[in-house]
Amino acid sequence: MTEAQMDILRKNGLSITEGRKKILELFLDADGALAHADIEKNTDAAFDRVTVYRTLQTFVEKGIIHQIPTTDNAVLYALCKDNCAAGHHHDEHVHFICNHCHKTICLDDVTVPLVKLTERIYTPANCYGCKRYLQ
Amino acid sequence: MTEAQMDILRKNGLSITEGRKKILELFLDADGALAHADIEKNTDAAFDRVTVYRTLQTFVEKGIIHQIPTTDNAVLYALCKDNCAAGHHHDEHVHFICNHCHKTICLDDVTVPLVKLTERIYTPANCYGCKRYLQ
DNA sequence: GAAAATTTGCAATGTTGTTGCAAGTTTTAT
DNA sequence: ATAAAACTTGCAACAACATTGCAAATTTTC
Repeated sequence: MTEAQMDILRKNGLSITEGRKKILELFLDADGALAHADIEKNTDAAFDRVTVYRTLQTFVEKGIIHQIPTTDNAVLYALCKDNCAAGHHHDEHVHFICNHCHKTICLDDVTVPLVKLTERIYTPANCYGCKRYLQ
Repeated sequence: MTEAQMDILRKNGLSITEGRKKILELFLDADGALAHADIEKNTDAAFDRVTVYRTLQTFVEKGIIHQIPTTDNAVLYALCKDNCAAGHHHDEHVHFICNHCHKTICLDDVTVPLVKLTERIYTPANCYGCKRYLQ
């Protein structure tokens, strides 16, 4: 792991530990998104399952990686392309999932079109039933 | 439940049972998407948890409902707008999630833009590593 | 209305994710 | 360089969610 890569951890105020270095490296080397299980497989059980969960959680909070929901009950994780500010992800892109191998790839340039308001949606943020909560 | 609604089950080659009628009715009445937990709540535990799982699975297979992934590891389900052929969903639309109440609504008219081929994607169906599996 | 086919419920089991706390590691400050 | 403070990890226990096999019950077919 290079100094530049460790800086990703430093800049986010994270201690540099073996686990975080290894897991960040996996993401930097990965072509697609990774599941918790992929990470366990690729670390030869060097780290506790709980540590992997907590590391992923921390990386998400810091904006280093983002979550990708799937229909098969296994959230995937992938590097944020730009440096997402802590707690302020801006990764409104689309994900491609291969029909054959199910590899999941961020299509950072493909974003979701703007949404037209309907009687069910009040703004791009709240549904009609909730409009009273808007300021 | 009307005859027309029961026809949805008949047309899909499903036996008409109390559980299926009740769960289908819930979807027909629902404004947004439903989670497994929502269904259990709204049936007063009249059906076994396993039955609910199996009914949802059957409905997905038959194209009556489709799955909506979420980042909090709780797959949601919603009615397919058009009659999706069994095993051939055509629900490539976007889902709106309310910031406040988290109600999830299908935006059937908002679809994802076409994907440009890149060195990682071979067709809209397979990734580059898998192109050898294409016919 | 009886036989065949399908569906359900129960019990057991598997998988995935979370929490508290003591021990270990990293960072900070001297 | 080193000790104290801050943070991270692993373990064990637990909780939530999901799946499977099989016998009993229901639905459909004839």
